[in-house]
Amino acid sequence: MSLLNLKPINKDRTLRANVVEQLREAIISGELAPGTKLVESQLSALLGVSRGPLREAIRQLVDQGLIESIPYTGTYVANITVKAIQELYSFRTELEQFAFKLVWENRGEDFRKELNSQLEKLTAAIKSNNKEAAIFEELELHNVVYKHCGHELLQDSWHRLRGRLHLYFTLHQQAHNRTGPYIDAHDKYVTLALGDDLDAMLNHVTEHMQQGYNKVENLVSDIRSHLP
Amino acid sequence: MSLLNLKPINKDRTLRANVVEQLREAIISGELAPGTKLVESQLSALLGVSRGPLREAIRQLVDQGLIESIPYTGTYVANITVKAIQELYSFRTELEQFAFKLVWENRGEDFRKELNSQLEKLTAAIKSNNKEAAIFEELELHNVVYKHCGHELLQDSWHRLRGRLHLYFTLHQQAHNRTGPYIDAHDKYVTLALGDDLDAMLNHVTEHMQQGYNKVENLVSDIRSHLP
DNA sequence: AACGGTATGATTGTTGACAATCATACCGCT
DNA sequence: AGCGGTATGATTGTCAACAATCATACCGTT
Repeated sequence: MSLLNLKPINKDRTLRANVVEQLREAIISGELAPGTKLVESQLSALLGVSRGPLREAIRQLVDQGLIESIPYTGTYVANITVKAIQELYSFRTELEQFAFKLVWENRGEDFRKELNSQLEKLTAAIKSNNKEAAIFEELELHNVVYKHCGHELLQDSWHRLRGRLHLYFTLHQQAHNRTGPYIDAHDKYVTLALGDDLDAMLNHVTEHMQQGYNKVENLVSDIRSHLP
Repeated sequence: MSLLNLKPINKDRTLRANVVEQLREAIISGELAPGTKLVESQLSALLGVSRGPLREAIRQLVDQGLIESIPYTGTYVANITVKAIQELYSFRTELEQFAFKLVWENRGEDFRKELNSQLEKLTAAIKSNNKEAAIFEELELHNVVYKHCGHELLQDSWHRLRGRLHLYFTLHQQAHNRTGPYIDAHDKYVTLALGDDLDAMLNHVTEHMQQGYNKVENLVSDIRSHLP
């Protein structure tokens, strides 16, 4: 049995899990704009689900920072603020540096393969001008690093950020309708990630994040001007 | 109105919030041992609450890592593993170093006061041999740092770890029935935190965490031998 | 005895109805 | 007009009953 490469089956086929997935998708794709009020009765009808599982799903998304809830008043798609963006990027910098420190001595052939393969997918998506895919593949590229750390807590933490990050990317893309100069940046990222200089990589992470931050920095005002 | 020092009122007086609080308290105090199966009908009867809010509370505690849930099968108080402890401590090291980097240039008089006052409380609790209080005050001491960062994401992340950390401390204390040499360690911690050498502080955090880790390292086997 | 299949009981998942709470609009007063 | 108070409608919070799923024990077969 050398082909014992089976993924753990997802037994979580509860309604709640499906609702989480659907809502998450709707939010990070921009379909549900930030600040939108989520009325339980409407949503439950829309999803063909009772309010019970819906509420449980909402609780989960609140913990992921995608939804804000005020008791007896309402639940809203998380609003975007400058501070939230700053925090996300500074925090993410620390997380990713930690990830590289962890993975550095354990980078094997599979790590290298996955990273390169993911870079190709990202490049292809950008070249074909498929913006949604480009966003997804960029996040997947970074995800490779976290996945190979073998650090569940770190991975969970990253997954928590990922949703909001995805949302910011989407909103930025919708506001400017251009993908930006991603390719070169990620070429260097991967090269360094497969190289021998950890410090150089860590510095590049800081720099890489700073670039990303600069891109979405004006998101708040951009959005206000685009969707008045 | 110079005495405008009012805390934001907690409008979250829903049953769900109360249940979260109660369950969290019961778990981190060791009242509900790790691995305990939580049967919804029993719990809801015990708490005098219906299963609806209880289930929502469980969802929240699952996200905090204090409860594990397997669909259609059962929910259990999170089990303790060596890997989980390692991850918690390594992750916490990064978090706290990040916190000090953030707070360093913004340490004001209030920061210093709170830190000292909290150290006194911790010392008092240890000297009076009040073990539960000592654990709480130690966590509160570290909490001061996170609180003054003004970084919500970091604070949320810390709060997520705090519950599990509290649990580990409690179990360690119950297994060995001694508080350990906390005082000196935290004296130095506070001294450095109020000093001028950030690098020294960061190094001490690593060291401090390592000490903490060493203490709870054998928790898994300890527990197995104490509660067979 | 070991294995495969099946019935049973318990537990979780889900639902629709009911109660508590809040935001809005309206009215009267100053 | 501006302010305070009150009724109303909508929405969230909560509950108790029903359905789906799973773990266990039992039984027959090989």
